[in-house]
Amino acid sequence: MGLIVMKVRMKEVAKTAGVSTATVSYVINKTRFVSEEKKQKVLQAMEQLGYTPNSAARSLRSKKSYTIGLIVPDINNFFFTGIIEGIEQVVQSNGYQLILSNSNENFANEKEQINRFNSQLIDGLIMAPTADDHSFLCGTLGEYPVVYIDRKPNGCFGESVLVNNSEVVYEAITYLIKAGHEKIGILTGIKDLTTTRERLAGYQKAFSDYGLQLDNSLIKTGDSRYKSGYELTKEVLNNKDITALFVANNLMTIGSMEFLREKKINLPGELAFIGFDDYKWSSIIIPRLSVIKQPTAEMGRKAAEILLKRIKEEEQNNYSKEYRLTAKFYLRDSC
Amino acid sequence: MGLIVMKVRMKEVAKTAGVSTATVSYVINKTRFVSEEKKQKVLQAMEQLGYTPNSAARSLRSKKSYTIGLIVPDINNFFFTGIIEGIEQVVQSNGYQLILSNSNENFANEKEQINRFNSQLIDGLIMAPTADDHSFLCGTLGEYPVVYIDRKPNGCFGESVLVNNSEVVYEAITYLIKAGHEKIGILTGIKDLTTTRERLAGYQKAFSDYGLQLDNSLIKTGDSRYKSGYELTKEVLNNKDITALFVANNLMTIGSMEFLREKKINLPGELAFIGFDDYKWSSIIIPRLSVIKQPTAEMGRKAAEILLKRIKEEEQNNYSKEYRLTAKFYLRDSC
DNA sequence: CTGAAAGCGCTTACAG
DNA sequence: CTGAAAGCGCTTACAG
Repeated sequence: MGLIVMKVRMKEVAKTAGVSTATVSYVINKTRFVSEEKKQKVLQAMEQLGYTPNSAARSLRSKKSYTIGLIVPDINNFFFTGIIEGIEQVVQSNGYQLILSNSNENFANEKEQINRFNSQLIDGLIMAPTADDHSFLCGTLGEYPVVYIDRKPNGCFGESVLVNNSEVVYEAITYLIKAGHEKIGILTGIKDLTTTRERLAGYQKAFSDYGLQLDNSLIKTGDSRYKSGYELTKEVLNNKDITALFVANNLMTIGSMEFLREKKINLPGELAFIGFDDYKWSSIIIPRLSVIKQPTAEMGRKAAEILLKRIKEEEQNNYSKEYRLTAKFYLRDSC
Repeated sequence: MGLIVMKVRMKEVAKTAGVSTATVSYVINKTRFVSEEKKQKVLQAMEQLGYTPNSAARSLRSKKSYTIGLIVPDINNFFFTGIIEGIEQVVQSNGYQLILSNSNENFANEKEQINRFNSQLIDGLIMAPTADDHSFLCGTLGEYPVVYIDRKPNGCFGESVLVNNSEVVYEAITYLIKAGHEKIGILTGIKDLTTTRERLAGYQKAFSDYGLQLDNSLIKTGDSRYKSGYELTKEVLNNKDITALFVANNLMTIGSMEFLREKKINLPGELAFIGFDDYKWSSIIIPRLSVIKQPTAEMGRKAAEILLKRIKEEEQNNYSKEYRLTAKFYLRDSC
């Protein structure tokens, strides 16, 4: 206390152990054979002096930071925290650090953060890109590998970990159609996201496959936030005599439910309802919500594994590849 | 594409601009006066060459990483993501990066992460410590400032951003008592957390102030997870004829509600209920939940501001100070 | 007002 | 099997 302790350097460790700094480094990194005797001396000296390597020096010299960047559009969205949990697990157990950034679904924030990352700060990047044009990334790419998660960027290649959006929505809508519904409203998230396009495609395909007429006025596009779920539900219910509603985004699902609750609309009696993404609360509301559930932690793990593999192999980041994990339709009591 | 682009270094920028690297550095960091003419030349050269500084080199030399560490016990808990959002805002707008780590409420994980941080990786740390003995930190402290959030560590000093736990719980319990309840169950989180102790103290003080007999069998200690909320609710309801229940932790609130829903227990008719922490879903369940709401984003912002101030002032981290923000009791329909 | 140069603490080719 | 030493790319005291 009060005493300012000088940080111990590798030089001191080497001196105490009676070896060169090279040997200390090789012991720490296990990058060259070191005799058992010297190894023990080094380990003991490190222990005794309380040595911790300086990561800035290591990064500068080795050109590796053992840090990966992550950009998500909304840290308060439980879908993304599920993903983060999965990423964290893999990153941690491989000795990497995770730098988190929240783009807030804003392209300018996202670009700014990428610029900050472009300074040998990270060895690789995982991101869920905003809906804007990302072709600018193609140029920057190659500095470090990038893996996209949840959504693909518009205008650029790379590996991505996605979900079978179109198929699972097709399944849910088909369920509604088979239950006799023909007027089925759909509330989507942000217009230009690949997730939005794919989920909408699943909806449209179900209509077409079952010979039903598509009514574009039953398709409402929101901004992926709570409030637009509320507003669009009001809109679609006021103007249309739909018998079923599908909400293709999680926060909008909550907003939508808020409106339905306020108006005391009985589910599934007056309206069959299917939401998106699952959290523990979806089983404590009445009725228990039928939802499409994505394997969030698994998505995160997969993305992190791919990225670390890329980093280790030092492959060129010049091809596209999609990994599609399986989202599932959970039939509960709201439809 | 295919072409591997050599990273541009400060040396090239200096050469292009016709100045020394020192001048380039001073322009970038605004740490010394540079004539307008040279400044423009430098900025233009940087732009032209697409220069981004190497952060490892900068960190090594300046002994600042412009990075702060954050350790939370559960990334999937919306209370902590609210905090993270606040921290993120402040950190971003001050040009710092945020390294996130999930301790998973596990002391060993936490210690391991702190060790990784102890390598000149971070300039400061914000953490919500686990319930274990943290006196080991006192020794390490001084390397970088630490701000605790939500909870105080057991056995060590420092600044902390907390909430008026005891007072706000006192207010909620008092409300129940005034409404005529005398048998009020309480479900708490992990035993040795300061939050648990303080919330329990508020409960006990209300009983004592209103001359009610404390029944320790109505106090159940959980592990802050969903499942223990479910189990303890079952336990307390099976053995006791309580008329009101207070759950002092957010995930346990959901677990508790799950049990109540299963048993079709009518709120507030058969049981008055108050939960902890608020999220959008608490207003879509029936009845709308009465809860204690913490100012999560504000807590995060406050902690980040304190930490950055500390980092800039290079003060010694050798005093304790508590900031208590105000949590509020939201009376809705469940009690 | 600006530059030459030392040096932060590592890793790693080179040499033996 | 191991060491001496160069050098990663910056920042910053020193000097003028």
